Amino acid sequence: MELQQQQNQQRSQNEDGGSGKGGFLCRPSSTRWTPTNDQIRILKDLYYNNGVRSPSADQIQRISARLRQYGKIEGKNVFYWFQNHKARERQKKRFNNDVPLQRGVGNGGWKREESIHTEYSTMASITPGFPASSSSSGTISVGQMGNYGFGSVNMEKSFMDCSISTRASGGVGGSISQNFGWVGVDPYFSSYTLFDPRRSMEENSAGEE
Amino acid sequence: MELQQQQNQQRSQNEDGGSGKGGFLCRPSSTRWTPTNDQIRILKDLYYNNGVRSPSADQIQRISARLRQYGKIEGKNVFYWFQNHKARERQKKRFNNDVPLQRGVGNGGWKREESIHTEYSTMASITPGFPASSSSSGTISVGQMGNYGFGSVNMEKSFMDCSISTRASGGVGGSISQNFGWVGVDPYFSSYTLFDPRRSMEENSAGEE
DNA sequence: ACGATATGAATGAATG
DNA sequence: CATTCATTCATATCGT
Repeated sequence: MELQQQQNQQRSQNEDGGSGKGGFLCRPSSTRWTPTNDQIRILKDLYYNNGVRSPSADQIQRISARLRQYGKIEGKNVFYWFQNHKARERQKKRFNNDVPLQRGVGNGGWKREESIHTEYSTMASITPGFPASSSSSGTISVGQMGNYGFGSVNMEKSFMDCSISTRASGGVGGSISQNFGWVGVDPYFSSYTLFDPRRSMEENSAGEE
Repeated sequence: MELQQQQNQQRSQNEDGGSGKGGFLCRPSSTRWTPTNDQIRILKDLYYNNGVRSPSADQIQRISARLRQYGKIEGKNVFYWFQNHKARERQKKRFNNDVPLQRGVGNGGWKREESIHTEYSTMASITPGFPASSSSSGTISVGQMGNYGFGSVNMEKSFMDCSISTRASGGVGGSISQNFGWVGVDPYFSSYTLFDPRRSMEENSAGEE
């Protein structure tokens, strides 16, 4: 049936080339990144063999740097690749398990591919040395978390009507001292905490019909 | 940049609601806010031209009120928009940043030519009529809270936004962004080219060769 | 050529 | 503020 990742054909990095369609500027060429086989192989290796699902910024940099050997690639490509791969995997899996169960459909028409745990074993050696599952990135500890003294925060919000908008962000660059001065006097500082959609959300839960 | 061709992705921002076809499950239609071009344009104006990065609750109210003229919108939408916009800008920069930069790399293969597609709208300044620098109505100065009893700060979310970072909208400070990767312009708006407050927007159109 | 599927890219929403 | 999830758009590719 449908081969999910059957694009085993050489696509030759599509370095612009003709791309007759959509010629706006000089050469918009291929608008989107087309991973080469090597790149895909390595990405999958990282994904399945190394358990990399959501690489961090620094990992993305390294990965893309390494993949650049096999073709043009940018950090965002790696980022999106992992995002998409994970998302689709889960999405598919969910469908597979959540189908309305309509008898007669038989298999429902869902192909059963996935699980590519087959090859990509030989290339495992190309992994230089960023395990992704080991220590690697350390916690940076952003810094000042000692709220000037009053640390323990434990009190349910009750009044958030204090609209003393000290606002400041106005003006170009005038925001440096935005919430700087009153942090000491205002217990509920933090600009948007006042807002915080997480609480004010009016979820429109229209019933199913 | 990667985008510049999908400016027409304006799928109706209506929320429908009817959902004529039933049978399956609740179909909340378009659950998420779909900004209109005007809304995005204004948001970007605030972001780039006015340096608004993290509007306070008060500002969010005004902004959303103003944007409501152009379509349905809620405060949280504005809130999220700014959060996302800022976050992605930084994130993308992080991905593409050649951190290591060891000599000898010889640039590896990163082409960095001109080809800035310098295309600016002729919309110099749209100057919304409310914010930013004018003091319009009497804004209460920060001030008397009388509450110095800091012992129970209600920061249930633990945001600790007291970042004394010297940067912010006006001064940046710290990292001199050297590359912009794919943080380029947007289909909706692109007038911050007027002046470069914090960066020299160069827009490296990822040119493949 | 066209429809279906696969997948890169983008972004709103949400969580930590 | 960083990270992640979910949706959706756009396009490349394959099947018929």
